[in-house]
Amino acid sequence: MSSRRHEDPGLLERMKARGLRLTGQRRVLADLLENAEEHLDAEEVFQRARVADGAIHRATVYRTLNTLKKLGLVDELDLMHVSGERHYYEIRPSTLHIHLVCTACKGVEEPSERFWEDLKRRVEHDNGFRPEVVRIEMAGICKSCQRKRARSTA
Amino acid sequence: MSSRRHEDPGLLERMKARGLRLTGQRRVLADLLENAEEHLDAEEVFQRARVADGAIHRATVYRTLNTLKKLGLVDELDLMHVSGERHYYEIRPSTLHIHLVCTACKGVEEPSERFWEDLKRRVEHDNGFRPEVVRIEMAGICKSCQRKRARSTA
DNA sequence: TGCCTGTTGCAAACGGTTCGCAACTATGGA
DNA sequence: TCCATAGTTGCGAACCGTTTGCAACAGGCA
Repeated sequence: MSSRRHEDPGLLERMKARGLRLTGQRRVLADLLENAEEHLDAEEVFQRARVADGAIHRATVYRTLNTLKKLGLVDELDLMHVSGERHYYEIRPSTLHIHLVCTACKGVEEPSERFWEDLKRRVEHDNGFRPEVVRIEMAGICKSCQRKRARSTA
Repeated sequence: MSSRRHEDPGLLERMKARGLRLTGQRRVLADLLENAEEHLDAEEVFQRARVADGAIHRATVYRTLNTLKKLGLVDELDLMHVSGERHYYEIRPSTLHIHLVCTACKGVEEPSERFWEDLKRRVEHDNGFRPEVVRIEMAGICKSCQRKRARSTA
């Protein structure tokens, strides 16, 4: 989730660059989103934020997530509803989201960017469409669950 | 949206095959979903259903959409929030959704299946992940809007 | 035809999200 | 460093799309 290079600006810097005030609450939220090791929904973001700032209000979380979403710094995802109706938030490292969601173990993989480069070229060539932001979600069976199944039916 | 072949069963047949009762309300909804020429959100589905059956209740629409979603006969999409927060419903012709959403004209294209065949092979080979259901959403600029822009800056 | 169970209409309840407002505070300039 | 100002926050009520409980109704099968 947090795969930023050493050089590129963190979420907080990007927020500042967009003219947002860096309040304590926003520092907490930016830090939390940037270091989340899994996809969080709004309520989870709120719960985690409260650990760092017991007084932070739910409305602040919603407002900030919306602000970030509007600025394109964060994306809202549903991961194909594999785990119910929840909506998840994640920082947008570039313009790319590729999620492979395993319907067996509910795990989420995020493959490399090479993938996307080819795909982009292809769409541009075949369809004349110039993609800027992409979201690819695939639900299926991951490698290790395939192995597990193979073993159990052997 | 409604790209069924002459042979494969329509939504109504698939509903029956899953053991659902074919009530008047469900016929209306199935017909409507199958023949929708654009993506509809729950409220739009309700409004259209009322044209055919003035007495149909909103709750019935929600219940039916949920039932169909659980059976995998219909999918819920957000089209990357290009047009706000609405969630759209569409019948699932197979296991595939590919949408190219133009951020300029808000148009939605759905490219061919060949696309997906290659992609699937590739993911399976490179990542060991076996995809079953796929959703690809790309936001960008469509061919005709690109032309329009080229003209206006010429 | 008649039973059985799934489905519907209705209206109230629900719950996540938003909103209005007063208090607060990050930020830039004096 | 201090101030002015405009962006943010906390609070709680309101909002609104969605769900639910229940009694009436109606498909589907014998």
